[in-house]
Amino acid sequence: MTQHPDAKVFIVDDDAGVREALAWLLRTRRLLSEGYDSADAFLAEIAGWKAEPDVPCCMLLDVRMPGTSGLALFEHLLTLPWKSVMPVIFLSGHADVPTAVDAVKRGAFDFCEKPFSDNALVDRVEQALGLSAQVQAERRAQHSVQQRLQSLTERERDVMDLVIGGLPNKLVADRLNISVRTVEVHRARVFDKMGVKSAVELTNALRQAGSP
Amino acid sequence: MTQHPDAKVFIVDDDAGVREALAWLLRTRRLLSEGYDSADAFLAEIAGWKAEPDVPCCMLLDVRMPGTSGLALFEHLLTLPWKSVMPVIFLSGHADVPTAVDAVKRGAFDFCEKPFSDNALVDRVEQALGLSAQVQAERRAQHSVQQRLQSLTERERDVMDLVIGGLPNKLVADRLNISVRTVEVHRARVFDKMGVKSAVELTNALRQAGSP
DNA sequence: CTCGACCTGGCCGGTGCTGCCTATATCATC
DNA sequence: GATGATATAGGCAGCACCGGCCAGGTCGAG
Repeated sequence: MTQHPDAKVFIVDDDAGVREALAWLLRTRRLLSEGYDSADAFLAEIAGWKAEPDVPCCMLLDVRMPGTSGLALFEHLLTLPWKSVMPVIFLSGHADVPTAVDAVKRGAFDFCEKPFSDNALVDRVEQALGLSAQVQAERRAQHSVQQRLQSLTERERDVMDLVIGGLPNKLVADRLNISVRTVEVHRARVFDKMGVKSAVELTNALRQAGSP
Repeated sequence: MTQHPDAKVFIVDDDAGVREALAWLLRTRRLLSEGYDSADAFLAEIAGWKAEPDVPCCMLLDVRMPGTSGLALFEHLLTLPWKSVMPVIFLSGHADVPTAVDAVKRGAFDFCEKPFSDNALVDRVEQALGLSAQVQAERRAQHSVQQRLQSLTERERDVMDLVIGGLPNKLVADRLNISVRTVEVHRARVFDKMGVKSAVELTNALRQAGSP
């Protein structure tokens, strides 16, 4: 049984038999799936999405398909901001080494050759879903910090950038050619908006939100 | 011309002809190389090293060799603390997709099939050397911070841990059941030994040294 | 034109941090 | 037993920081 009850697996393959076999296989592990007969069909689907997926998900993607190839679809996914939320497992009947190596180097989660072991494949799917869940958790944590950051005014951000560099208010004031008192005002607003009480807490909050 | 004049490429291949051809190719780009006719020969070489490499380096590694295979050597390298200083480019005449995919997923820099384009290979070598140089720079930066950390006494570390958590001296004192004055003493020593002037600088120094 | 958002900055009292002095106690080492 | 490292802690002067109070300025939206 999976640890991700609401997870979803997207199957993109032009062969209906393959899609059904994979869907059946995933159902035996209580995994939801959705089939698409082409890369474009999947692209049409995500075009309708208003936000990035909020449940763990991954993709089983055939390399060779009529029309847009699996590799091309993968390339397109890489341009999306939530690319790492959707790990891609390539499926291929007769791939060459350079293609597979290139896909993995670009971040594909795995590259499986047909015929593959059912158990091994579903294990990989569940690992991919685990990674997806982890990435989503990180993105959610980053989201609140990101929103707080966007609520800062331009000047407040200027001050914050220098403060998290470790400069005392005096030097921040010199650097921005304003008075210490004004720096203190901005600094206090930044702490307030970011929900912290000290410069150290601020740097910690920014660090764990992926700014480095 | 490479940007890494002292870089070194380690060639591990049982075929003397291949080693010479690669060495010649690298010389045309002014790259130093060293050949080994087996994985064990290379292992014997690094067994004599007193420290990790201090110049950018990478490895061109044949997958199939008599005795210890290239893959096994790669596995062994992964156990070394400086593994990422030595990017590995696999060379293979007739590899299967799973082998190549697995190698890349485990962190191999590339996996090239023979016959390969000379230019493409040397380009990859130079990219690998660039990565190696970058990793070495990071490790050197971490090294000084690590040494400074080790110069701290136990108590100083206790105080530091709480200070970088953003606690004011008062609360640190409460947490450790000592007086504020003593916390201030330890705190000052920590700043001095770590070469910083404020808690923010300290957290920044620790962050960029890979402690997260 | 008024209103709100934003940037600016002076004053003042309170709190926190720093540096420099001093001192005691422990513990290991020579 | 002397020496040095370490942890403990008080006093004091000085600087840094905080927050509340005030007030002036610009600029765009209504």
